[in-house]
Amino acid sequence: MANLSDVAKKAGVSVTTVSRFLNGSLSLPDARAHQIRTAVDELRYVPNPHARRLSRGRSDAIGLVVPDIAGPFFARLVAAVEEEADRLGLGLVLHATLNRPARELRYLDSLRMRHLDGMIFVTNRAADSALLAAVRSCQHLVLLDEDVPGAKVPKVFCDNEAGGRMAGGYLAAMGHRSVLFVGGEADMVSGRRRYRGFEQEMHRVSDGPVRIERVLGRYIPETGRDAARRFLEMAPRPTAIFATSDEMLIGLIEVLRDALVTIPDDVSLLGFDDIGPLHLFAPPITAIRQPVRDLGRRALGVLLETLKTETGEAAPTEELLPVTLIERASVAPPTTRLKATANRKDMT
Amino acid sequence: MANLSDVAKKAGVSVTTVSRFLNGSLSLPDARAHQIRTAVDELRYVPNPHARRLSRGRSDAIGLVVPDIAGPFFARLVAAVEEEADRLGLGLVLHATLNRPARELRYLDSLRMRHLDGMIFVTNRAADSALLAAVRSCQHLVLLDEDVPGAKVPKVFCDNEAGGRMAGGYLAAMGHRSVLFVGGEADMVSGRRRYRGFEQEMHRVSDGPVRIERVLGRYIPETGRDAARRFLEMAPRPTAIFATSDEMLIGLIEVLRDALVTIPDDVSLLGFDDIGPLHLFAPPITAIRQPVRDLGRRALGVLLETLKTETGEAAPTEELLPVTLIERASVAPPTTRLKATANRKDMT
DNA sequence: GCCCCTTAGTAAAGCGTTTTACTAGCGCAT
DNA sequence: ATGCGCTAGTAAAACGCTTTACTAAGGGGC
Repeated sequence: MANLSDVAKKAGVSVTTVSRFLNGSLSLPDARAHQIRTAVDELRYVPNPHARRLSRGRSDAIGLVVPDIAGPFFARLVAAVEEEADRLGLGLVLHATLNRPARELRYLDSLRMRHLDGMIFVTNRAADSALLAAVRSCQHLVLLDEDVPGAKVPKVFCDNEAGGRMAGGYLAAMGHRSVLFVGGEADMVSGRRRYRGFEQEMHRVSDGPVRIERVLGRYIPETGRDAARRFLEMAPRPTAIFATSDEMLIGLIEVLRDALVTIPDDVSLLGFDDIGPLHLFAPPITAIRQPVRDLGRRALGVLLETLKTETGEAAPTEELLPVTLIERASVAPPTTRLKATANRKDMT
Repeated sequence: MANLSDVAKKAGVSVTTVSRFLNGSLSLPDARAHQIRTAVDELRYVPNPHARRLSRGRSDAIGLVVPDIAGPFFARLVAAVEEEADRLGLGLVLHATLNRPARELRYLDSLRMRHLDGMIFVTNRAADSALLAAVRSCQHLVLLDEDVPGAKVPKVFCDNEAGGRMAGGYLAAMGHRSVLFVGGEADMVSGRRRYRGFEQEMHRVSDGPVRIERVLGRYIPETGRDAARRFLEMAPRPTAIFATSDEMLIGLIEVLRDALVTIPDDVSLLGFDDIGPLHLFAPPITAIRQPVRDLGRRALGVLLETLKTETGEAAPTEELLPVTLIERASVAPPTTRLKATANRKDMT
C-alpha cells in the first residue's frame, strides 16, 4: 500500500507538496499537478485514514446511540441518520444500548475520548442523575427523540404534545369519554408530553366528564400486553385505547386478540409512531405518525451546526417536528354493547 | 486531555514503560505499577484511539454493509451483528447501499483502504462482474445472506434450499397443485435455491402434475404488488402463493386485500423471513423463519477466524444455517369455489 | 542595482501511540 | 573473575499524515 512519500518520490516533489496539493491548500502549475495526479493513480494511493485522523485530530465520523436497532422505529431512525451522514461524507459508528444504563454511559464516554467528532444520542428510559451528569459533560452531543431533562444540549424531538392533542381530540370527537392511555413512564418527557396533550384535548373537546385510565411502562410490546391484561379486568372497560408506540400496540393487539376482543367493535385503538405495517393489521390501525426521516436528518443538521461553532457548547435549542394523524379503521364511535364476543372470523 | 508522556512524567518512568505496562507486555513490581496506575487515574488518561490505530495498523472496528436498514429483516440483522461486535469490543461502522451498485463498490473500497479490519457484506441484487471483481480483491470479507457467485470468500447464509423444500412440501401436503412462486431474480443465488428446493419438493410430495407460476424481482414490496396483480389476471388462479420475503409478502397482501381476495379462503399464503409481526396480520401468516440472530453472530465469528489466520485469504467456506416453518393460519387446503368475494369483514 | 512581491515549492515539527532492540545492574554458578 | 541469565526498565524508530514557517528564484517598478 503506497503512502504519501511514495507518491512524492514518484512525482519528484516533497511530501508537503503532495499533501497540500491533494488537500487543496496549494495550487500548482498544470505540469506539476499532472505529475502528482499520475503518481497517485499509478500507485493507487489513498490516504491512510488513521494517520490523517491522528494528524488532524478529528475522525470525520459521528456516533449514533440507540436503545435498540431491531425495532421498527429505531431501525428507521438509524436508516435516516445513516443516509444523511453518508451524504455528508461522515462515517457512522452505531451503538445499541439494549436498555442497559451502563452502556449508555460507556458509549457517551467513547465520545469524550475524542474518538468521534460528535454524537447523536437516543435514550428510551427515564434519565437518572448518572446519565444526566454524563450528558452534561459531553460536547458535540445532540439528543434525539427522547429528552434528558436538565441537559444543556441541542435537542430534536417530534411534537409529542401536539401528537397527544391530536389523539385526544380525535377520540373525543368520535364520542369516547372513557379511555385507556398506554404510555411512557411518567418521568419520561415524551410520555408526559403525550399525556398532557392528550388529556388537555380530551377535556376540551369532550366538554364534560372524562375518564382516563393509565398504564405506563417502557415502549416495548410487554407494556402493551400488560396494558391489555389490565384493560380486560376493568369494569366498565374503556371504549378506546391510545397506545403511544408501535411496539406497545403490537403487544396490546396480541392479548386483545387472544381474549377475543374485536377492534373497533369492542374497543377502539389508536397508535403512535406508525412505522410498522400498521395498514396490514386487522383492522388497519389509525395512528399518529412520527416524521422519522426528518428526525434523523435534523438531528444531524443540528449536530453539524454544533461542530461548526468552535466554542465547545452550542445553544441548547429544542426543535419540535410536526406529527400527523393517519386515519384508518381502528377507531369507531363507542358502542354500548356488552357482550364481547362477536364475529370471530379470521382470528385464530 | 492527558497523553502518554504526561503519565510517564507523573509516574517518573518512560513512555515505553507506561505503554507496555498498560498493554500488558511488561510486568512491574508493585510499587511502580501502583505509581503508574495512580498517574493514569489522576490525569484521567485514556489512550488516543487514532494514535493507537495508526501505530498498530488496525482499527478494532469492522464494517457492515447492508442494502437498507429500515426493512425489518436487515434491521434485525444489523442488530445481531452490532450486539456481537460490541461483545467482542469491536466498533461497527454501518453503511447502507440503498440498492445503488456504485455504493456497494465504494464501501468495499473503504475496506481496501485499510480503514477497517474486516467487513460483513450483504447484497440483495444479482452480482455483476464489477461487484465480483471488487469482492475478489478484498481480504477479510465475509458474505452474508446473499451470495456473490464466484467470490472466494467465507459465506454465511440460511439454508435457502431447505426453506424452499419445506415450503413446497407443506403446500403440496395441503393439497395445492397450482401455485405461484414470488421470488428473487433468477440470477440471485438465494432465489434460485429457494426455488429449486420448492419445486423439487412440490413434485416429490405431489406425485403428479404440478403447475408453478413464477414472478421474480427484488425482495421489496413492489415485487409483491406486481405479483399480486399478475396473480389476479391468471386463469385459473393458483390456489397458493409462496412469497419468499416479508417485504414481498407485504406488497402482496396490500393488493390482494384491495382486490377483495381473502386468505386463506381464496388463496393460501406462505411467507419467508418471518421477521415483521406476521402473527398480527389478518390472518396470521404462516412462514419460513430465518435465524437472523444466528446469521449475524456467525458472520462475525467467521470474520474473526479470517482475521486470525494472518495469511491474507481464508478458506472460502460456506455455512448454511437452518430455517424453520412457523405454522399459522394463512395456508389451508385449496377450495374449488370460484366466486372470490366472501365475508368482507374487517378489511376496509 | 535594489527592493519587494509573487510563484513554487520545502524542511521539519508535530499528532500519540506501539514496538523492537537494547542496557545497566545484580546475583549466582563455575 | 567471568560469563550467564534475570529483572527492570529505556531510547528511538516507526506509523503516515498535516501544517507552520520558511526559502529560492524570477519579475517588475523605481
